[in-house]
Amino acid sequence: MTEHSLTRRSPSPPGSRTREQLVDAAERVLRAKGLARATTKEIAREAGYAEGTLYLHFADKLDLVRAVHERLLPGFIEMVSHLPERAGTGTVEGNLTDLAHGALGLYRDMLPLGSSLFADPELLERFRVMLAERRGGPQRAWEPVVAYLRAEQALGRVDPGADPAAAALLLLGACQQLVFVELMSGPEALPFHDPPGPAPALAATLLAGLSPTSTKERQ
Amino acid sequence: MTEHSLTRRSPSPPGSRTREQLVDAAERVLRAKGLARATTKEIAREAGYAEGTLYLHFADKLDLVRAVHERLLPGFIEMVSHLPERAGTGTVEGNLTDLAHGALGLYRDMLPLGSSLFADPELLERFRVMLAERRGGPQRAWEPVVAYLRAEQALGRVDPGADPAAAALLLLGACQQLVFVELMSGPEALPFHDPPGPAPALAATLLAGLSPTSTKERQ
Amino acid sequence: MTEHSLTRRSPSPPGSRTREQLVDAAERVLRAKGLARATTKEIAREAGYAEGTLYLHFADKLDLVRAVHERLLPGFIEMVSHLPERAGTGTVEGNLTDLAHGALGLYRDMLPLGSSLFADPELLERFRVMLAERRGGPQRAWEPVVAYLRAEQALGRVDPGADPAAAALLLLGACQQLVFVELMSGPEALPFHDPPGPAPALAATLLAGLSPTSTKERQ
Amino acid sequence: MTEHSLTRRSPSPPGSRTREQLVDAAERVLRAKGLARATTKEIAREAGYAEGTLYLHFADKLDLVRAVHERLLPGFIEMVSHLPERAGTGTVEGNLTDLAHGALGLYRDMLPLGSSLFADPELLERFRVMLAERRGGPQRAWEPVVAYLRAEQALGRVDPGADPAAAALLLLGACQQLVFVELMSGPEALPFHDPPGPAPALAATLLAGLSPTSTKERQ
DNA sequence: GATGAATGAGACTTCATTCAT
DNA sequence: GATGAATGAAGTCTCATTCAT
Repeated sequence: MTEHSLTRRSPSPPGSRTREQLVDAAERVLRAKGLARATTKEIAREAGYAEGTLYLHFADKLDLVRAVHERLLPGFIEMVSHLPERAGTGTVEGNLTDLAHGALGLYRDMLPLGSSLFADPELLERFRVMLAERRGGPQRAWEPVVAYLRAEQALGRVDPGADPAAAALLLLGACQQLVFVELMSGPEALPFHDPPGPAPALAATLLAGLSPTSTKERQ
Repeated sequence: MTEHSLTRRSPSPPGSRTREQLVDAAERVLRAKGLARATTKEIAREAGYAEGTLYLHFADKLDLVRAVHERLLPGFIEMVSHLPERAGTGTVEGNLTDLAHGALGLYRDMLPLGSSLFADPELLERFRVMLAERRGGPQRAWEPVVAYLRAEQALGRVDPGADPAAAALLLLGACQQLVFVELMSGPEALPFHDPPGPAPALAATLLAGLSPTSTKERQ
Repeated sequence: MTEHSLTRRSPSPPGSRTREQLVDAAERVLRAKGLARATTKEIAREAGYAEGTLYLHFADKLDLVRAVHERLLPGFIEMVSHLPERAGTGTVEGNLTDLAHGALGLYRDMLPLGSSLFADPELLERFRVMLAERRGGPQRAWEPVVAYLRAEQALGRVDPGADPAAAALLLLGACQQLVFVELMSGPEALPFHDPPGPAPALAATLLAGLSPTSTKERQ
Repeated sequence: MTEHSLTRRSPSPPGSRTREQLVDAAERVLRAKGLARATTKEIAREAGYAEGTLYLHFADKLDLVRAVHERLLPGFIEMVSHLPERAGTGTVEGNLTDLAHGALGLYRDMLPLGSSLFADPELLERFRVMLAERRGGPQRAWEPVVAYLRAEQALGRVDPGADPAAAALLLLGACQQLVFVELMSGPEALPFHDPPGPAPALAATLLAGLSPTSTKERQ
């Protein structure tokens, strides 16, 4: 006759085997059908479990969807986590090109899922709560980039007067928007779909800036 | 050129008064409740019509939602349409700051609606078809920016070796991502929320670039 | 975008034709299957409507069940409403016998439905709210009986020292309990199932009392 | 007499410790949540056992519920069992007042549970079968009352012409109905909620009867 | 054009019951 | 005896869509 806690919790600890299979299946179905057309019945079938099993491990459907999004966060941060160590190695342009390349791949993978959050305010709210509890959000991806740029500034390979946060935002934002438009309009509608792709151009442009200078070298 | 395409068409010409009221109402409900929770019943009530009226003007619910998204496109392009005329006036930095400022406002307004497209593949597909017919998509926003930068190159206020497309993508992408993260994590989680906002820093950083140069002037 | 009232209301006014058919059907199904086994699907089928129609006229299943119970109240009160007019006519014993007879019939009809209320606290609570709004409950059935006895007291046909409320409760309560046990154990387990039924014995016993008296006449 | 009936039997003998704990828990949950909202999961949790354990001791959920109702019967009969011994002691009115008092308490305790039987015809049927096997039903409560009244008749303290069965039904029925209405409408809606409560008025009225008599003494 | 009651497929969720451990 | 994850049938309710008025 005792009452439960007020905050709804997933009834299953994160490590459960079945739970992971359900999240896997949910992610596959969400990618294939979209949030609006992903049903609990299909997710359960995809996972090889009965529909009721879903509710042994998640409070409701949104809780499962949230768990899918929760799993995406580490990948986001991991991509850039090793960037600071590369300060001083290779060339700055090469490093930023690699970064842009990685970001493009990541956004292609995550943007369709991530954007669906905006279709349901309650889902978005639950996601926000989870972010707040984990102190980790998309903005966390910027930090290693900023750290890298600061290190290069200390090494003299990046202008000490530059704003690393703005630079990180410019480069990663360009990648995200490119993918966003690519997903909306089809890849053929975009510039930079020639072999090297957009990454080198973005890195080069960010490095050189737009101001006219007699002394700066262009390739 | 009489079009008789196979794709289902709205049963009502775009100019109808009732139709516009329905699209208005749909936009309000979509913003308030999100795609997943916007019902035809509520849209009709918000518009002051009966539920059945909706189907006199639109083939189905997705057709109405698509009409909402269709109406967003002009605003997207309008913001940047006058930018090329400003070439040679004011300062390049001021013009790009203004652009970033406008882009931030626009993305704040449109990203929640636009992102919902990814929640439903069929809606996204219909949107793509509409884009293809109108030859206008989000990427069209870049063109005036590119035109402006080319004009400034011709005037000598932007480096002739710079890549205008990459520059446009960097600036607009930064704005979009900033808003994206703002919506996801709350504005307090972001850098640049001090009075001038992010626009000046983005413009300045894009102009100056990151390469260390003895001759370049910093503010 | 306006919010609704906090108290859930039936979405349909009480006079609707469809609504009445649904309440009729619900009562039939509740009587046949019991509250625990009455499904919305069967009620809708019994009424000749689709399942969804039910929710055009009632907030939810309990709202419909409550409407069934609501309709039972008038019958309860009507049975005894003409009793006071009979004061001074016939014999007191005859009038009380008729009352007991009517009460037995009414309880046989209503007790199975009425008792189900106790199976679901939320249904009971909604029923209580409805009673409070209508200022009429089962106890209202006593009032005409009390009024009748008072009138007979004024006429000298009932002892002026008797307690009319207690007498009403004794007679009606005996009828209710008789039906209650009859429903639980089967009618054969009861006394008084010989031709005249229990009504005469109850009326006579109530009138005569239990105290031994030399002067009182017994039949 | 080894019974091997066709009716499904509980797989556990009545004396088991675990079994008693489960019935205890079931009774608590049934009282708190009502038959419609009492789940096997909650009953098991309340008892401190796993859900599956329940099926080691009971054929199914209804069997457990029936066991709860079965346990209520002794209390019913016990209350009145010592009444016949009181014949000739105290006053008849005092004895009947005590009886009414006890009945009120008992009905308050049992009516919510007992009434739920009507919500499920199958449960009611199983209960009836159990009653038939035990030859004990609610009507068994009348027998000691009748025996008591007969004894008082033999002692000359109750009119030899009175109908003991009808009298028992009147008194116990009044108590049951009072509680029934009390549970439905709230206690404040009732008469007799002044300090002595309804018991004395019921006993006095039953004793004195309603007929006007010059010789009978009233208090 | 407008209405809104009716539809009915299908969504999410619950829960009594089973069974391998 | 006890467990509790898994089951899956069945429940309630929603909502895009239709159509007679």
